[in-house]
Amino acid sequence: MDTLDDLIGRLAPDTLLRALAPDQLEILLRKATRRDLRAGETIIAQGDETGDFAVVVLTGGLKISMVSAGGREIILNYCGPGELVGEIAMLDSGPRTATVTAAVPSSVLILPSRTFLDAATASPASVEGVMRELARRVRQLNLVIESDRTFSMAPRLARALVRLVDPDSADGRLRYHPSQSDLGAFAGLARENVSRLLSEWEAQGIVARKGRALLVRDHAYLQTLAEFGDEA
Amino acid sequence: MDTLDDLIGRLAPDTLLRALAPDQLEILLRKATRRDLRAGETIIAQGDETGDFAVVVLTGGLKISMVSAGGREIILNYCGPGELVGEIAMLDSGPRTATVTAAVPSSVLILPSRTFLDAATASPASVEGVMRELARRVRQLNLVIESDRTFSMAPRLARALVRLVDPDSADGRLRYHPSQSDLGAFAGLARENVSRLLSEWEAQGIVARKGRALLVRDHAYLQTLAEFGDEA
DNA sequence: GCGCTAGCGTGATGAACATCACAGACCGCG
DNA sequence: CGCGGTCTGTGATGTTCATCACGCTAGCGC
Repeated sequence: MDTLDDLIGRLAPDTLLRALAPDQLEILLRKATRRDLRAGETIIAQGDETGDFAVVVLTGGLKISMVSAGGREIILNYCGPGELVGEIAMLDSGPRTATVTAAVPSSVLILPSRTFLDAATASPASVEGVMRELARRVRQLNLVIESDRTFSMAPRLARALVRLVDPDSADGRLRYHPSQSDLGAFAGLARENVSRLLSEWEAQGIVARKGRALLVRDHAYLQTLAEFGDEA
Repeated sequence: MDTLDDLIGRLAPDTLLRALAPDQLEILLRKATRRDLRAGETIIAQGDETGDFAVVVLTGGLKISMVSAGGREIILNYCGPGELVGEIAMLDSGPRTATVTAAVPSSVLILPSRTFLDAATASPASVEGVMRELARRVRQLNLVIESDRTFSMAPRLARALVRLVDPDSADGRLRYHPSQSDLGAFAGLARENVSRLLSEWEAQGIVARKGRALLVRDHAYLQTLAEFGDEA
């Protein structure tokens, strides 16, 4: 079980779990049950009524997506080791609004909602931590809405790429290898335009290609594009 | 102080305050200080670093807006009596990301963050209530993002109107009387197109005009448009 | 009354982007 | 090796919407 201690050591920075006191976190994680997923396997399906658990990624990566009214797939996020997924339905016990599938072979922990709530309410520090973290999420989403409204294609794709770079990799490798269609569904634009933009950026040395894989060369450029749009 | 009891009686349904136990709520509200605002007066400014209080609307209405990277105004929400505003920065003690001004002459209560947190952490029921309410907010925002991405003008304007109708009014009056420019900033489209759409809808009997004021005649139509888009 | 301003209606133009169509390129698998 | 699938590049076309440009109206102060 030393993967568990590993996990606690490098929990993702922006996750709800970080808000819990360390001792409670450890108890919580030891109570959870482990599960392995094949690539493409679904663990949460949009529309499920019984959303009484959340999922912690141990290894691999999950894709969170939903199908829009028009029938198009929208990818909301990719989650890697140390991140918590499905906590919204767990907290408000509503139906699942998105589907979660394994992007690559993965192993996860299943956290029943009661277990999580017990840990979260155990001390005032944990309570305030969880509330703070939830508030941060709301803040983040507000920014996304604002940028979605006003940004054009390029900044949106830039934001998608920035969210996908592997922070541990020096040469700007991505954490996953999405197809251009996936990138489009993630950034909210058509597959053809992903292709056109990437070619352009490759010519300018902003991204590079190594076989299938995409490398982000000029992270700073993409970052400012993602943050301020192309009018800045 | 009977306005206070009034307020407690008809708190807005989707507000964080609802999550608190009634006795704590009353204590909390009695500790808050009251303030009156003239129309157009600003109570919270985007960029303020000391976001250590939230605001409860007693009478009137507040407009929550921000300025986008391109310099355009974006109206995020209108809040009426019984609603809580500014709770995000209060909870995560980050900077203010939006500006709050009085849309009409209003009176509000100022809730210091410490006061709110004490009430929220007082009992496990309150804690779970607040978490549930925050989670609901996140869920709501995810839906907004999804629809913003895929919806065209008409559904977006429909959603704006649905959010503005006065639930207490039988004839579909709005809670405020926004100009077409404001409606555009709220729904994310150009003023001219607001004009065109409203004319079209008026011809179809979906909305009506009484002087300046707008009346929503076919609420159900707008509702389904807002929810499923124009492909349904 | 007269001007003055904020808000409205509506056509013409253009930019941004989705969609369509098709031609390679790559890759596993028999 | 060849063959079918999925992924990719790139032009042509069309839609959707913002933008520009203007004239109109309705208050409102004087």
